[in-house]
Amino acid sequence: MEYDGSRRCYGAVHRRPVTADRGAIENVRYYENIGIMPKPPRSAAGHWRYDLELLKRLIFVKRSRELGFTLKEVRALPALLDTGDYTCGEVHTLTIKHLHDVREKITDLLRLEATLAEISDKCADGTIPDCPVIETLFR
Amino acid sequence: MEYDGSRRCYGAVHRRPVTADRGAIENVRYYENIGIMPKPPRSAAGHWRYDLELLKRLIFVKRSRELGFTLKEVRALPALLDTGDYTCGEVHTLTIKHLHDVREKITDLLRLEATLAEISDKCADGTIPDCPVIETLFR
DNA sequence: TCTGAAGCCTGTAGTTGCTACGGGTACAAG
DNA sequence: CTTGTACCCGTAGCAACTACAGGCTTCAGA
Repeated sequence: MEYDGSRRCYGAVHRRPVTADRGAIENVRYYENIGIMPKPPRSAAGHWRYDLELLKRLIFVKRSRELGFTLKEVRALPALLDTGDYTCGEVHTLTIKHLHDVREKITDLLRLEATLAEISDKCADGTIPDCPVIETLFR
Repeated sequence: MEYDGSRRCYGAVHRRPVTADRGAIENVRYYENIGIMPKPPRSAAGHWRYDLELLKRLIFVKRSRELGFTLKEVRALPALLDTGDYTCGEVHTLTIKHLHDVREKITDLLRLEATLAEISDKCADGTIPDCPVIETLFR
């Protein structure tokens, strides 16, 4: 596979050998820049040093995003906690509201699914001259 | 209510009396700018003159967007038609792929819904000191 | 110990699909 | 003819990332 003594084969093809999870790193840096994550202490050379505390916080952010909370909400959640004497009422309200949104989105998508399934069934074999999909889109 | 002879009262408050569907207009202009819609002929003063042809095309775009096709796909659909001897096979393929995406999204959201419902149930009355929602987000 | 590839840092620009704003012109009803 | 509304244009902003350029650091293998 080698065609260049001075470089590895794949080195010549992908000039920037992409780091395994470069995207993930850039994502975390983004969180730091917008203040979602605090900037961690740094090594002498400027490399971030994450400790357990920060890691937990990152998991919190990631998990919240997975559950569909916006970054704005993610920002608000710890703030609610920091008030001290909270009873999780606000958190609950937020969650309920969010659940409601999710359910609405599901309803929309189910309707969408039905429509798509219907129109794609109409030309299942792809041999009909007038395309039912396109027909539908004009209505 | 008048405090300025030269202006109507509400004119001073809402300086720009918002046009009913300005957003819609701006949306169409956006489509024109990015080439999704062709720029229609104009009146002497520069106002757009939409004819039936353009209107049909706009409906097509809007409907496609409603069905969740990306603008890139919307751009591709008429191109497939313009090849002339199509059998709607490509359109069908695109639709199927899209249907698949929609179904995946529904699955995700249903899972999400279950999780949200579960954690919000845990603190339904909002009086528990340790917030189950927050607990969950840390895991 | 040296070397070089892999990995990380910073800052900026691009992505998608709009939406909002400012500043200006056109037009139609009264 | 005035005045309120509609529409024009260009640009900037939104969410939430993602990609890239250019340069420095690290560390495993020779």
